[in-house]
Amino acid sequence: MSGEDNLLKLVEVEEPEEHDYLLQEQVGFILRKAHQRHVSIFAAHIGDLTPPQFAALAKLRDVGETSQNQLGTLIAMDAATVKGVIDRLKARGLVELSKHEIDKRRLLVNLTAEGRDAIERLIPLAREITRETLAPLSAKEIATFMKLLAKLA
Amino acid sequence: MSGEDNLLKLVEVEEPEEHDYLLQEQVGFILRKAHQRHVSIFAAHIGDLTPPQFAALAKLRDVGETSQNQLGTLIAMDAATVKGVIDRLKARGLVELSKHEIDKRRLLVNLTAEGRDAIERLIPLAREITRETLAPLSAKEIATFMKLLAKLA
DNA sequence: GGAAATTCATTCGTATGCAAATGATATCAA
DNA sequence: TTGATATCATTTGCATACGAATGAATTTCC
Repeated sequence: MSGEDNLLKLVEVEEPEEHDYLLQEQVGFILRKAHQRHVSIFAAHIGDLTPPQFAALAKLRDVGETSQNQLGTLIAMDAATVKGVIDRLKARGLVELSKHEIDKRRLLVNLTAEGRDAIERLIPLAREITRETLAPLSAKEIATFMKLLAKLA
Repeated sequence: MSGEDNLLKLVEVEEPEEHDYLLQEQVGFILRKAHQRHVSIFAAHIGDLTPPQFAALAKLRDVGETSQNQLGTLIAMDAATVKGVIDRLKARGLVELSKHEIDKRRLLVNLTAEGRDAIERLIPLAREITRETLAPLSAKEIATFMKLLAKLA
């Protein structure tokens, strides 16, 4: 029997190993791919603005003038990231910056007229981006998915 | 009546506008936040490796030696991105590179002994990362969510 | 009132992520 | 066989993303 055992062992060593951890089944990996797909769909519809830049404009439309930091909180960006986004929007004339009269630490951000025009014009495209991103799901699946996704975010 | 109409109009102008497009309800925005949360959980458990770096090691464990490009396809990274990831793993001695004997375009990537030790050591932590990322959901919700997320990715 | 803690913004360094251009090699097809 | 195509890898440029450090201004609290 020991001869057979050795033979089996030799064969097994050459076999591919069993892996019970599969990268492609992990939430993090699939979440990253789903996000990538969304960004790609976004870029196909809105080529001259990134999703973070769009988020900044859309949120400014909602809340009006706010501090750069507060805006970052609202759109889930840390201070370093939001600064870059706002800098680029400012360079394109879509937002304007001013100093807070009372609290001298704060940098106020607001839409320019051009920025307001831009975001109003882009919102219909953004609706289509959302629709296309969710296109693989039925209406009922969308409702379920959004509820669960919100719990994870 | 025209007097009343004017009064109403004046009041309405001062009211905050109704916005039927809400950024915080859009898939793309929540997807980005969910991904951010996952990366944060990942970093709390595995501080010295990023999710993409981990993905490269985990996939190399699965498939063994492959070309850099093929690896990129397997872990959803474009050629430019995967190069940077592999360069950093190589600099840390976790992967080794060699030239394909027949096809001289290809750069083969493989785990080093150290890289194999590292990924085996990290996989239990990765299981915990997955568990913690999905912690807000029940077992049944996890099954539903993963099925729907996979459809979107 | 004043020291300590907090908040806001900036800067630096590192790491994805992707489009576009380039060069080397391989494959396909006339 | 050779000319057109396609593939693999690299490089450059731009845009997030975030930790950590810094400085200025404000708030807290004793």
